[in-house]
Amino acid sequence: MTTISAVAKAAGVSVSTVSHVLNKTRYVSPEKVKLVMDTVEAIGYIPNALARSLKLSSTGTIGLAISAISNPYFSDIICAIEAECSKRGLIVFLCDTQDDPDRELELVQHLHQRRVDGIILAASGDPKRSLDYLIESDLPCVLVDRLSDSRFDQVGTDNVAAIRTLVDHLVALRHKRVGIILGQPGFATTVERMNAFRAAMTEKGIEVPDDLISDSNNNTADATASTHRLLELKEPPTAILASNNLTMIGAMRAIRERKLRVPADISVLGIDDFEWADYFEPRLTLMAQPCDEIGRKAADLLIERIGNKRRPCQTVRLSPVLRLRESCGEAA
Amino acid sequence: MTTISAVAKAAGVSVSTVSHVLNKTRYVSPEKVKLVMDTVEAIGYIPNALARSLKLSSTGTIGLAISAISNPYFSDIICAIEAECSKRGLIVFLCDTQDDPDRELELVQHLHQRRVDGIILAASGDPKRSLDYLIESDLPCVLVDRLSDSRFDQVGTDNVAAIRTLVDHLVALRHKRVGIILGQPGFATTVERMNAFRAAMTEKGIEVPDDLISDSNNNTADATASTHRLLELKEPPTAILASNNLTMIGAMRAIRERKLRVPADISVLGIDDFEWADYFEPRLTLMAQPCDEIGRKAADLLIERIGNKRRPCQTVRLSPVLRLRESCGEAA
DNA sequence: CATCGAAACGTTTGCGCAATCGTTTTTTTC
DNA sequence: GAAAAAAACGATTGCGCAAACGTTTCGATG
Repeated sequence: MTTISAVAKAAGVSVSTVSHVLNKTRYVSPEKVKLVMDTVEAIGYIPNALARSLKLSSTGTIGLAISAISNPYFSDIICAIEAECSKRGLIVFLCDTQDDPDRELELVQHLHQRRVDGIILAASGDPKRSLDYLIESDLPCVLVDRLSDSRFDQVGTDNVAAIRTLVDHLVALRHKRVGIILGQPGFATTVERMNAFRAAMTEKGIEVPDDLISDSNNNTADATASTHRLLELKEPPTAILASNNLTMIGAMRAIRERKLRVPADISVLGIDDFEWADYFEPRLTLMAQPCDEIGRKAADLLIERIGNKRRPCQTVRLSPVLRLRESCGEAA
Repeated sequence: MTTISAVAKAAGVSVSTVSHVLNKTRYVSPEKVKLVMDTVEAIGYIPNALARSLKLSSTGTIGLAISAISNPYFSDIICAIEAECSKRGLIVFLCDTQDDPDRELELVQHLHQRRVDGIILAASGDPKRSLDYLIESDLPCVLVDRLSDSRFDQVGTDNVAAIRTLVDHLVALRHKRVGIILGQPGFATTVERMNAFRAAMTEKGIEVPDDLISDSNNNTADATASTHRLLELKEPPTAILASNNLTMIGAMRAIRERKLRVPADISVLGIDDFEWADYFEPRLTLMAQPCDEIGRKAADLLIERIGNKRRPCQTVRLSPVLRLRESCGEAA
C-alpha cells in the first residue's frame, strides 16, 4: 500500500507539501502542485482515511442503528439519510438492533469505538441503557420514529394528527365501533397512537371499549391473530384501523381468511402507505408517513449537533398525508 | 477521550499490559487482569478502533455499494448481508450508487480510502471502470444480482430457471402471445431474462415478435407506458410477464388504467415476490428470488475471499421459488 | 547594501494502538 | 547452590497522516 511519504519521495518533495497539496491547506507553487498530482496519479496513491481520522479525531462517519432495517418504512428513512449524508461527504454505518435492548447497547458502543461522529437511532422498546450511555459519552445522537427522550434531538411523524385524520374519516362514515391493531408494546409510537385514538374517539363522543384495542402485535402473525379475535367479538367492529404497515398486512390476512369483503363487509384503514396501494384491491385508505422528510431532517439535525454539541434539543413532528382510497364504506 | 496509556497510568501498569489484557494476546496474572479491567470500567475507557485498524491494517469493515437501496429486493439482500456480517463481528458501510457509473466509481474509491476489508457491489449498468479499479487495487469484492464479470465472485438468482418456470406455466395455460416488460438496459439481469425468455419460448415452438419485448424500463412509469404500448397492439398479448418488482407495479398500473380484469381479461405474472401478495387482488403469480440466501452467500464469499485473495472465483446461481397464485388464466 | 518580511517549502511530532524486543524476577534442575 | 529456564511484565517503535514549527530564498525597503 502506498503512503504519503512514498509520494513525497517519488516526487522529490516533503510529505507536508504532498499533504498540503492534497488537502489544499496552504499555498504550494503551481509547478509542485502539478508534480505532486502527477505522482499521485502515477503510483496510484489512495490516502488512508484511518490515519487521517486518527490525527483529526473526526471520521466523517455516522452510525445508523435501526430496530428493523427490512421494514419498508425504515428502508425509506435509511435511504433518505444515506442520500443526505452522502451529499455532505459523510458515510453511514448500518446496523440492525433487531429491537433487542442488549444488542442495541452493544451496537452503540461498537459505533463509539469506531469513533463515529454521531448516531441516528430508532430506539428499541427499552432503550434506557443505550440512551444513558449516549448521554454519558457525549456522543451526538438523534432519535427517529420512536421519540422517547427529550435529552435528544428527535424526528418523527405527528401521530396525533395521523390518528385524528383517520378517525375523522371513519366518524364521517358513521362508524362507532372501531377496532385498532397497535404495534409492539413499549414503543413510543404504539403508546402515542393508542392515546391519540382514545382521545380522538372520545372527542367525537364515542366510547372505546378495551376489547377493541389490541396492542402487543410484534409481527404480522400477531396482528392476524388479533384481528381474528376482534372479528369474533359478539359485537364486532365495523372498521379496523391498522397502526402500521406490518399490522396492516396481518389484518388483511385475517380479513381474507374470513372471506370478508372490503369495504362491503368491513372498513379498513391505517398508517403507512404502500407504493402499490393504488393498483391492488382493496385500495387501502392510508396515512403516508413522510419518510423522506424524516430521514433528511434527522441527518440535518445530527450534522447540526455535531457542529454544536451545546445547542438545545429539538423535537420535530412532521405531518403525515392522507391517501384517500376506497377501503372504507358507510357503517351499517 | 481516554486512551490506553491513561488506563495504564491509572492502573500503574504498562501500556503493553493493558493492550494484552484487552486483546488476550499474552498471559497476564489474574490480579493484574482484574486491576486493568476495573480501571477500564472506572474511567470508562473505550478503545479507539481507528488506531487499532491503522496498526493492524485491517478494519473489520465491509462496503456495500448498491444500485438502489430503496428497492425492497435490495433491502432484503442488505438486511441479510448485515445480519451475516454482524454475526462475524464485521460492520457495514452502506452506499447507494443510484445506478450512476461515475458515482459508483467514486464510492468504490471512497470505500477504498476508508480501507474496507472488502466490497459487495450491485453493479450499475456500465460498471467497467469500477470493476477495473477493484481488480487493480486488489480489493476483495463480490458482485450481487447483476453478474457480469467472472474476475469476481458473484451471487445471484438463476434467471434462466425463473423465466423458464414462468413460461412453462403460461404455455400450460395455452398462452402464445406473451409480452415481457424488462428492466433497465445494460443490466446483466435484463439481458439474461430477455435471452432466457426467447430461449424458453422458442423451445416451446412459439415465435416471439420483437414488439412484444419491451426493455428500457428504468422505473415504474416507464413500465406503465410500455405496458400501454403492448396493450394497444393490433394483436395484444394475452399475458404479461413483468421481469421485476418495479416493472410489475408499473404494469399493474397500466392494466388498472385500462380497467382490465386479471386474469379474466389478461394474465399477469413476474419475478420478485411481495409480502402482501397473498392478501390483495389480483393475487399475483410470482417467482420469489432467494434474497436471504443471496445476501448470506455474498457475505460468506466475501469473507472467504478476504481470507484468501488467490482463491479461484465462483459464480453462484440460487434457485427462485414459484409462488403460484391466481393471476393467470387460460388463453382465449 | 544591510534588514526585514513574505513566499515557499521541509522537519518533526504525536494521534492511539499492537506487538517486538528487552528486562527482571522466580522457579527448576542437577 | 549455581546455571538454566520459565514466568511476568515494561520500554519502544512504527502504522500513515496533519499541522505546528522551522528553514531557506528572494524581493522590497529605507
